[in-house]
Amino acid sequence: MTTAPAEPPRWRRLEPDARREQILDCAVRLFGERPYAAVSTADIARGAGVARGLLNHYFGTKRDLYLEVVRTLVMLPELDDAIAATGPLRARVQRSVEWFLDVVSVHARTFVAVTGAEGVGDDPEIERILAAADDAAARKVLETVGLDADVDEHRAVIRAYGGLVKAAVREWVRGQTLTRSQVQLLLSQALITIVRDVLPEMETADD
Amino acid sequence: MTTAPAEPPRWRRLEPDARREQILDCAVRLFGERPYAAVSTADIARGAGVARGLLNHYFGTKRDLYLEVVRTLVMLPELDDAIAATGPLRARVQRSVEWFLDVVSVHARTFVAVTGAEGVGDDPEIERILAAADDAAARKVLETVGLDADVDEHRAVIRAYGGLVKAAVREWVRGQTLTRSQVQLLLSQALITIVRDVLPEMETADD
DNA sequence: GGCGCTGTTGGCCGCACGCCAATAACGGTA
DNA sequence: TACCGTTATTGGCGTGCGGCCAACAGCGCC
Repeated sequence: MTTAPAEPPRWRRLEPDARREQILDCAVRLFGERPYAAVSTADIARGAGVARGLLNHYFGTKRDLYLEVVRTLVMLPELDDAIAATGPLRARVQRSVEWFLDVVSVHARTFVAVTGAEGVGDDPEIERILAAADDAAARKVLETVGLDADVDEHRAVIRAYGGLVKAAVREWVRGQTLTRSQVQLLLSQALITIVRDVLPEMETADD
Repeated sequence: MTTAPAEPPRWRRLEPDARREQILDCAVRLFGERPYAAVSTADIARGAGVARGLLNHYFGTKRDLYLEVVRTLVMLPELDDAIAATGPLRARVQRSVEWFLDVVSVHARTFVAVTGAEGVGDDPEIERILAAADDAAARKVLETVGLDADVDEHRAVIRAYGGLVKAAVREWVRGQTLTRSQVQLLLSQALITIVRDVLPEMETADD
């Protein structure tokens, strides 16, 4: 008997990890360009070329997938050791700010999207993720300027400084209202002031 | 003929403005305590004691109502004239920071909710509203410290400073990781540095 | 070449939202 | 006081999205 013309399989079977990452990549792209509500799970599934139900299988709910995306996006590369704490304060600060702006300028759009405020309604889960990322960044900054990263109040101040960093980068990347070197100036001066004039006074300012 | 026992009306008819505000109040409350997606129009309608369809009648879509809420929340009371630009820089700065923290501490939770980052996905509409509010705040700050509020780059720097302010307030209100006086110290020092060391150098740092 | 494991599909179900015609509260008028 | 027009308000319908699950099929193994 003649064998029927071999039809190629309608879809390929992938390793769970591979499929998972494929979906995640597509989700990162879409959530990066549109707000949460404007991205449907159908969009993501279509973009990844899979059935909608598969998203639930791998990530649970749409929100869970979203959280995974945020986790992925807030990762910053390791601080280069060349920036290590050597030389006078001003030089160290300027080098690390410069390094940071280099890093950011690569993922500029994505970075701005992640740190952007969507508005009212603080989601505790998202909050936690961003807070963790901010805290990690704060530790790096404190190490760079040669301070103990285990003092809670110091990290809190530097996390607040992170708010300045994000807002300044937004002005630079988004609106072109500040140039890179103006941002550099602002962030350096602010950090120097914090290290020299604010952190030493922390215990004095009641507790 | 005997009149039937007068039944009280099943609902009262209100002036459009009154009804509108009533719904808006309820929406502000709910959006303040839960993220956007976790608040259904049914919740808001039930909270306000009206039919769900009335929300659409007054505000259009759920998103439109949400935008109205954001607009409402980002309004800051007028800067008290008593803070006007008198006395040395340090004193003016400290007074205005103090005034600001007083104002914020009243609506603390709401303020934090509004300025909170929901995460990925920048909504251009929301972005615009928050940007406008930030810019207005920047103008007030510049006036308080006695500078021209019409210099674009200066306002951009102060808007970035606003990022520091919000983050610092979050540390104070949310996590109790900083005390009010520590926040006061941080914000005052930072603003003084900006006014003294950053703004004058803005044109120098290329353009 | 059959057989089982499991990655993948497709469709069902419930829910939330936008829309619209019908309804009823309230002020004015005779 | 009884009626009437205006319009604020309701209630239900249609649509689209997201979670779930049972059946299906790609792929490795005996």
